[in-house]
Amino acid sequence: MDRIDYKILAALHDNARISISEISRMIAMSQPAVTERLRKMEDQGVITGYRAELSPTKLGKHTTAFVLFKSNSCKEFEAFGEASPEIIDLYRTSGEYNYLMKVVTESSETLAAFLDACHVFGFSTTLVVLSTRFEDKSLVEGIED
Amino acid sequence: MDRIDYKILAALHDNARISISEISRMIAMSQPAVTERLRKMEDQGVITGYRAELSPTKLGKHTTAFVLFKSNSCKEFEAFGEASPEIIDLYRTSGEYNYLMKVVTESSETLAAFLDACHVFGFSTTLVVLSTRFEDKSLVEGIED
DNA sequence: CCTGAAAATATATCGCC
DNA sequence: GGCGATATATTTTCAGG
Repeated sequence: MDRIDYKILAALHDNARISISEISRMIAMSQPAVTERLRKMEDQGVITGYRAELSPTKLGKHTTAFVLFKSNSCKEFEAFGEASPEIIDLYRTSGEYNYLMKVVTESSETLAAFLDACHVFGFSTTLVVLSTRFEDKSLVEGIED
Repeated sequence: MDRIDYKILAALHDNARISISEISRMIAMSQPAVTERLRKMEDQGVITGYRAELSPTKLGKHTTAFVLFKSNSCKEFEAFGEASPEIIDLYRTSGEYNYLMKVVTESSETLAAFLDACHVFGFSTTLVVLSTRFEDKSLVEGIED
């Protein structure tokens, strides 16, 4: 993992569908060399996947919320969580609550219905997202030459 | 936006570097037709980008936390937020706190230093992530044939 | 580890239905 | 909207430093 690897990661974080040839031009290295470095980073698990980012709004999902949750039937709650399409992210956390989840629903009504379903497993505090300032800032610094 | 479009989105959410030819084989449609549908969804903003997902741990970032923040100097705080590489996501929220951010740092020590820097702008409650059950579940259902 | 060249794939751009 | 055919790019593979 040297500076060249970080540049490759930065390019792919910015646009995961960029061609390897284009990266190779950007960093002035042959295309097979970039391919090989990339393959190694994938094998090592530095890169965990490539995802298209979709607009919730354009897909009819107009409400995003973070739900803090306290459950004492963790196993059941986690099974419920995996089966719930509304839950996009699920984390175990320290503090008064033991879970935090990001929830995306069509409307505040469907959010309320989802929360009702959750309350079989424990209790919650909900923070509704009013606006997203930014998301998915890169973990790798834009290293300049 | 019909079922075919959803299948294309599902494929790209699962693997953003899949070739269009491979998608066209999966859904039994010609490659130019898939290319055209994809171009339209990009133009309409249904797809907002393509991102490589990186492993924080493999990049030396061992601490993830969600920080609830209350600030009454919002403008200054947001400028600080954009300039802080530790803040991966930043949201405005309803409730007692007006911001929620996802923060990724090398260690709990660097998290503490970051929180100290934040406290110029307001006060915070921090939930440290103990483990990630899942992240980035697809917004589009895996529609079966 | 890297480069360079050649073979195999993939994508962009047609004209046509 | 979608298809097939073709031209251009890209990726894979591999011999050689």
